[in-house]
Amino acid sequence: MAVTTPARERTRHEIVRQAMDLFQAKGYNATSLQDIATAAGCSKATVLYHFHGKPAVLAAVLEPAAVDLAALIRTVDGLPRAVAQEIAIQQFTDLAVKHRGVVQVVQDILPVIDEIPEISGLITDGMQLSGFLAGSDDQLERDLATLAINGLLGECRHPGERTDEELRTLCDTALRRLLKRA
Amino acid sequence: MAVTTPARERTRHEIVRQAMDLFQAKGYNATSLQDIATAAGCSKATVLYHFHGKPAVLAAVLEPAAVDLAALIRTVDGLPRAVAQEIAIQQFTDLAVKHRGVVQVVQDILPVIDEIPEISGLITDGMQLSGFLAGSDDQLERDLATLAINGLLGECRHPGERTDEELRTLCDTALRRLLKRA
DNA sequence: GTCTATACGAAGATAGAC
DNA sequence: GTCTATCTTCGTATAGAC
Repeated sequence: MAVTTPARERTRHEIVRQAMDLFQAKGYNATSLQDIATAAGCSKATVLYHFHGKPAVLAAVLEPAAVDLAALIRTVDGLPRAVAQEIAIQQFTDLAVKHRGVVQVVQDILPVIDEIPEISGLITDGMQLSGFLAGSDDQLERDLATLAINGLLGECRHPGERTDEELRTLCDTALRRLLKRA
Repeated sequence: MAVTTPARERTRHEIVRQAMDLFQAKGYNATSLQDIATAAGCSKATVLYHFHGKPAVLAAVLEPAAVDLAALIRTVDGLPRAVAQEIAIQQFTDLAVKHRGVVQVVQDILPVIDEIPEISGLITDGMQLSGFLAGSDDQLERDLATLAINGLLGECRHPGERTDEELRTLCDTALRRLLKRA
């Protein structure tokens, strides 16, 4: 039952892969469907056949990260606050490293994020994550958590200039210094 | 000698003012010259008369902040490292609050920042600022300083939802927690 | 399922009248 | 200095052939 048409999935996957590279390199706004089609070795029309518009391509690019983020939220939801904060820090660091290529794409779309309903779930989860990372209802702590996430979105870039382990150290250090005062 | 043609300066100033509002609201990429012209009450051609291209409009919008940043760099350059760090933290906080509306615009153009030569000076100064804020040559500290700047770029938004004093507290707290471990 | 061809609109930018 | 009109290019999307 897991047998899907190989050709279809192959083309679709290649489009997503190339789109991710282009979104990282030039940003979402500056990347055209033609750019994606050329990189994927197919026509613009083929891209539009698989995805109904550029926002749908973006949603597909972000999907793996969105799935992991949603799982993170489900894991920590309901736990005692201090425990939730610690686990959120650890798992978000994992997520940032695992999806480092995807994460920075989000930064480019922040100003127009509300106009892309395809990814509204990701936004909702992101705001919830801020709450768990903050570890309290204090507004300053919540703002610092959001700041940490924003900062990390930018720092996940430059894939060739930083190893995964270095990125992990950076994420972990930043979150703990900003939020746990340890 | 300070008497310039009133009409010319008035139109030019209005274009910059409206462009800043639009860049903040929708982001640089999503704002067209037509949007700016309509908001400023003139035609697209008039905008192009005053500024040779959209990047030039952006440079004009960022200019006051760029001037203050350059002054900051000149102030701390040559000072002992610990002193430079402390002054950089204080003055950058001042700058972020004073230019809060402008600062967040930068975040939208990060993916394409290298393609806008009109603002190369701003970028150079920003990287220098990271060095002064870090307070050491350690790569992790430098990365944390960059992360702090990136995070603050995003947090300066939502003008109506945070007072200047709250933003000041946020900036100061974030920088000190991330960088000074106090 | 994928392609070519094409329509449509919007963007940045220019020319020339006033 | 500012306008209208126009040019060119580009991005999105559709229609219809294969």
